[in-house]
Amino acid sequence: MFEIIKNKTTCTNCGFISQAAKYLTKAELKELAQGTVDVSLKRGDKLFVEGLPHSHVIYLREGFVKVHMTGPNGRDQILKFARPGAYLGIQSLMGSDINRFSATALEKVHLCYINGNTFKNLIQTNASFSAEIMTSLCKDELNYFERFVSLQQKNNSGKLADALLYFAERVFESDNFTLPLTYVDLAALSGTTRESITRLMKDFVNGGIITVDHREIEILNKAILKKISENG
Amino acid sequence: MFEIIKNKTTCTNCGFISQAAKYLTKAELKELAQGTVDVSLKRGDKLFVEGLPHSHVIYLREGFVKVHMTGPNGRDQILKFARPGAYLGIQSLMGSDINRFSATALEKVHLCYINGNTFKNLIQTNASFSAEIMTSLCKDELNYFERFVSLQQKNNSGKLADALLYFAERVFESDNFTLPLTYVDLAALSGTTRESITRLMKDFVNGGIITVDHREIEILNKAILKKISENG
DNA sequence: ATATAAACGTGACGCAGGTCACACTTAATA
DNA sequence: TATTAAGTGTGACCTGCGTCACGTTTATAT
Repeated sequence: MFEIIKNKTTCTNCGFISQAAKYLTKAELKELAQGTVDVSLKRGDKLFVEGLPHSHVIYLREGFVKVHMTGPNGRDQILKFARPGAYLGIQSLMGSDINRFSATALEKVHLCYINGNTFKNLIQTNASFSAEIMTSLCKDELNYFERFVSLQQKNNSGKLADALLYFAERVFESDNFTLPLTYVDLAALSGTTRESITRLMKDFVNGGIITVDHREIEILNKAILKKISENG
Repeated sequence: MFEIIKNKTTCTNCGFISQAAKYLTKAELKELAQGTVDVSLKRGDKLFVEGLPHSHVIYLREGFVKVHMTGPNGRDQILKFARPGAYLGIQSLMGSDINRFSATALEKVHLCYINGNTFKNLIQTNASFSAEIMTSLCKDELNYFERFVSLQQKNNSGKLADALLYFAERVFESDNFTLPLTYVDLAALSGTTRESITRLMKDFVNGGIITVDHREIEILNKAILKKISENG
């Protein structure tokens, strides 16, 4: 069932305030709090859906989220993942009248739904806040460029190696982690198919590069994985 | 030879001022003019190069520019095109210490090189200017997402059809135009190879969909081209 | 506890498209 | 107008990987 938990918020005393919001005045923080609702969702719940009109920007306080959209052939493609401290949906808010992509929780998440108009107001009045948001948008986009080109040019082994290295180095900072994704997700991330992921994972296991137990992954030979990522 | 033509600029009386710059005060426009150099380049010249430290944001006044980067396998990939009114290099300026992509003129271009610090200053002081820039960044990124997913999922015919339709509908607004790209460029845009482009173009010609004379393209059957784009 | 739906494993098949090699044509430069 | 470089056309080859089909296992819900 659908279970939305609303928490009380006051932004002014937020324990996990964003870099950008640090530039807001007390008055602006109050304004922010007025337009903000604090919510918790569980794995599989959608934060917002592609194609629908948008109303909020989401500040991710806790949890792991996939940002994705449906391609022309109907297959889903993961654009990126979001982690605590990220804002979600800014591009749609500023650049479109509807959501141009979806966001889905991959585990229990704790979110602040910020009213779109409130957010836009702050952008248009506080230049420091705005600049900080812009900086994070730009960094984000630079990552996209890399990913875009990599997915264009690498073969499936390289793409999968990239995905595994991403989780090990960027997300969990450990060679031993629990994949928060299904193989279908992994395929949607890497621009390939579930079947290819299955086969390649088996290859990696047989090659002594990783071990897999359900979703538990351990990277045994990171050097080889990096080599596969590079020339794949 | 290298022939850079510096023109005199004063921003305050610019005949092609950007939407964002309209929000600048007279004083800010003067500051902008101080940090800006007006330059003309010819086809093939690079506006800035991936990997080098950046110093400027470029405002494109006239001409057509490709924005591109080198992939992991050394092949070039076109990220997007820029047309008059666009700012180039903002992502690198705000999100990195070096240029993370290159920009190259595809025809004679007229540019304003804006000092990076000047630009950053304006971003950090004038919220309306900042918001307007952010809006264009967001729109840009949304287009990017579409392209990203399309290139992932379409076959080569679909990708080529997309490219041709892009020029006909977005750039030249005519079914009859001169491609500003080589076939190598078309391949770098579509994420395929020169040879495949050659073969597919021939297919399109044989199918009565287009005619080609050197770089002169005429679209004879746009309906079919759109169908190819959709289910390709 | 049982039903239903996701998620995963695996083999067989086929072809889209990448690679290589070389000839030819057009454009650029001195 | 000669020389070089860049761009294009085309055939032969071959393999990576998508598709289909079906069986099995693991979650999820009632």
